[in-house]
Amino acid sequence: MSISERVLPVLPDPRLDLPAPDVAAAVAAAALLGDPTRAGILALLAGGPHCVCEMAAALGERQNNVSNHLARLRDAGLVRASRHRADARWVFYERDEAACAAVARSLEGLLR
Amino acid sequence: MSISERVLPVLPDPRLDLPAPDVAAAVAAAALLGDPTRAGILALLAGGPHCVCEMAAALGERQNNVSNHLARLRDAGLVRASRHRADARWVFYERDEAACAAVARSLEGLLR
DNA sequence: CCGATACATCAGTGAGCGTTGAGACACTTC
DNA sequence: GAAGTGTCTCAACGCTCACTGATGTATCGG
Repeated sequence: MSISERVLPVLPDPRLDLPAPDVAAAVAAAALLGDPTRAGILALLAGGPHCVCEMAAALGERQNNVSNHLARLRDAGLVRASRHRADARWVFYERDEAACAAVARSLEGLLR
Repeated sequence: MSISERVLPVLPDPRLDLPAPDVAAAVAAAALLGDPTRAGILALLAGGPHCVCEMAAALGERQNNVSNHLARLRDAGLVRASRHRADARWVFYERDEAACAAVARSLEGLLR
């Protein structure tokens, strides 16, 4: 349960000049996923496109709230919106798989 | 730029009975990584064990603040602590690679 | 044109969380 | 023992952010 002595100095000599790692991108990505509603949206969209009212019903959230979070995900480029051809009142969302993969790589870079 | 019509119904028929996806674990993990200090700690520990004062200096944060975030990471099982043998005042932290891998898989499950 | 529907936007509010400061704890050295 | 060092804990403050309610936009049906 203790850290191997091979990687620790015999006497402590703290290095106070370590460079600060750049984690801004990963933190922004994690903050996006750190909300239940946004994570639920992405999970739902993994199964294909959905309109706003479907996601709101599935998540038990109000439409305007879901719409707010969709705007956040849109600004981050994780989802795309397009109106239905037959009835353009309905806005369907789908994931941008390339952007999601980039986010996954960014987060994996923190934990790898 | 529009969603393929093949996956959309000709007429909108919203499914209001979709099950809510279970994202609790992934959300908790993402919330942990969504803080710059905690993410910086994990990034620093990717290079091997470090004591608290080293990480505080590298991140430009105070020791008690870093200690607070380390407690969060400890409670989540992502890091382990052990005291230095020669001088037990120094507490060195290292990552629990198995737990980090589990978190990575959990997050990847959201984006895959 | 008018009402209804689906969604978007925005100011205001409240709760959660990160930071701070003070103090306590553990350990070493003299 | 006392003083010094590294770390930990915790109440209190402050600020960010998610939720709410109201309103606005776009579209369809009659």
